[in-house]
Amino acid sequence: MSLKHAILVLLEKEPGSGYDLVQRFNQGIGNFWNASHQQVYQQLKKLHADLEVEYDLAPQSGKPDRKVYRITSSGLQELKRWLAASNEPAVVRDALLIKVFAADLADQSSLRDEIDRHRQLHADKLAAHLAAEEKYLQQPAARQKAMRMPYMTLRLGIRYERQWLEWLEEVQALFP
Amino acid sequence: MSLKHAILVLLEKEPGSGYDLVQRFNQGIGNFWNASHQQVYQQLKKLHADLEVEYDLAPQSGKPDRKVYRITSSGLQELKRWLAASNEPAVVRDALLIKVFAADLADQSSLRDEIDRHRQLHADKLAAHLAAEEKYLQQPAARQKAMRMPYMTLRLGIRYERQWLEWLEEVQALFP
DNA sequence: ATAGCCATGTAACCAGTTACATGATTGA
DNA sequence: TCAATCATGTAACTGGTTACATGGCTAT
Repeated sequence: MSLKHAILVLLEKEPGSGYDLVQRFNQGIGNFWNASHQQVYQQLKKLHADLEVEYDLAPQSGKPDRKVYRITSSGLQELKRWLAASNEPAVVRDALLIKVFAADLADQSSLRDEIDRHRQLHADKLAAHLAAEEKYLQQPAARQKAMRMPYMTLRLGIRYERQWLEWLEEVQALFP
Repeated sequence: MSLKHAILVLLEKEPGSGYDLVQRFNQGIGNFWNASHQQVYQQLKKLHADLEVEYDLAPQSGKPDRKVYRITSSGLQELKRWLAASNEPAVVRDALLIKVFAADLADQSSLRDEIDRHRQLHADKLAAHLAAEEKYLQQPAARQKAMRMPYMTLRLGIRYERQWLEWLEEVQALFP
């Protein structure tokens, strides 16, 4: 039930089309919440029906018209209500953990490969996060201060990837 | 699509009823995959229809009969196939991150409380994991060796909770 | 008394994924 | 010529949550 609120947050920061939102989900905010274009368009439709967003049509030639959405006052009210409510932490559900748990049943070399593939994926993501951090840290102090809380979500992403990476290395070292 | 495989793994280790499986999901394996009783019963029904599990009725007095499920050879085959396939890492989707990202819009004191509440939840879970680790480490070497890979999933749980805890403390320290 | 455990399930709903669909423009 | 980017959407399905339903036994 939070994709809705993630979209409202993004639109509050800056109006945009469904397409724009998908781009933004694939950047900064995407490391802790992401969504496919199908899901975004469906949510926007619902949000519009609930009067929590509205849009202007921006006609284009040769392409479908852009619908540039912005948050309404009732959308902002709903967002603030949600921000003040409480949510339970997400539960971890990663298929690789089932495989490691049942390592004795698995074909050893495919599991080894799968672990290594994940190690690589997490290493790549960590590198990308560190590059983004570098970029943030090179901005002037005032700008840094303004973006401090969004930066903190990147910090979590860095910790998260690092922890997976270290763990996967630990597993590789012990793997039979 | 992995609850099915988590159940097959558990049944391969030891046959049991839906109720038993729910208990097991709330223990060891539950820190990286969990499921409500409703979901477990529904999955068992499907697995039974697909001939991947079978059961014996254990009649009881005053209670509904227990259906004691075990994995079939075709279930084991399917499990092995899945273990050899590859899966993408899970994406992080935690509502608290949206709230921190949009901290400027939120009511400051409720957000502060929510962050503190999460800190407490993660601290509790970490403590529980560390106690489970202690218990594991007190077992004889042979038993430890046999349970090494399941133990590794606990190690991830420990890392995971510790990382959240440290991050939440970092956020608290910086919070306006 | 009343809460908690044992033991099963169904139904409705919401969230997220996969597949399908269209079509112009731009750069390699 | 082929892939990528821009730009929108619908439909079907799967996975997960919430609500509803039953009922005996045991310990405080």
